[in-house]
Amino acid sequence: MKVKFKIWFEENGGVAFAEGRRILLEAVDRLGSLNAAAKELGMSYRAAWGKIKATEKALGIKLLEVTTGGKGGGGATLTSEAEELILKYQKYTGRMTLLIEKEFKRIFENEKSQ
Amino acid sequence: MKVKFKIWFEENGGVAFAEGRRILLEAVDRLGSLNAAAKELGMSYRAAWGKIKATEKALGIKLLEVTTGGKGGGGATLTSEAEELILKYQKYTGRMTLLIEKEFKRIFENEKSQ
DNA sequence: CAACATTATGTCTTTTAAGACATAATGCTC
DNA sequence: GAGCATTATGTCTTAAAAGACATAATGTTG
Repeated sequence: MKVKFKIWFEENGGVAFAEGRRILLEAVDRLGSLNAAAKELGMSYRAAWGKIKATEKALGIKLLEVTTGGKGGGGATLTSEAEELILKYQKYTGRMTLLIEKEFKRIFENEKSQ
Repeated sequence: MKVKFKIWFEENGGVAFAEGRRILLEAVDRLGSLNAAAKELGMSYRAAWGKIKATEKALGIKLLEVTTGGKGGGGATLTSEAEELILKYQKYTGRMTLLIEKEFKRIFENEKSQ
């Protein structure tokens, strides 16, 4: 038996942020373009863009600084709010992952200490 | 912003146990019948029975001791394995809930200590 | 000013999960 | 043995989520 979990943030009912969006933002940061990030992750541009917009709307912050036209057609970079969000999210979920798995072992796999 | 989470157990790919099944088992325990439990929870008997069977198959244990016929038509009670599972599950998820919410506040709502 | 690679967005389709419907089987009670 | 309230199970339908398709807009570069 294995434990699985999912942690996400909500703001007035809608999903605001979770793992998939973190991965997407990190790819944008690395590649400088939402289109390139979507390609790398094997998802459609439409889907990637939709997730970004949903988070921006839910949290009321801007995640991407975008340009269109010009050399390369344009691109996107993370705002400082996006960077801060990723950083905190990473720290938080990292710690939770450790705790969730440690306590699971303690209660479900170590018969003597339950 | 609020944190939400879901914790469940898996065994060879399939969902083995989670909150909905815990609630269902507790209702069976209280009411002495899977049918009555399903009614109380507003779900169809078919759905309730399917969840029980899925867990039994995934974990390889028997959850319900059932009888058919007789006065009242029959009924169901929890096996000791089911009772133990519920107990451990409660203990585990209770602790995790506290930690997940406490750490969330610490990192996302207390600006000075992040 | 045409080409280009991107962002932007509405809508349609597909996939998946959840639930509903229908029907059989059980076995005590009267 | 008819009635009853339950368990047992296959199949069909519906709802929700995810993804695909199509098309417009932008603005620099050559």
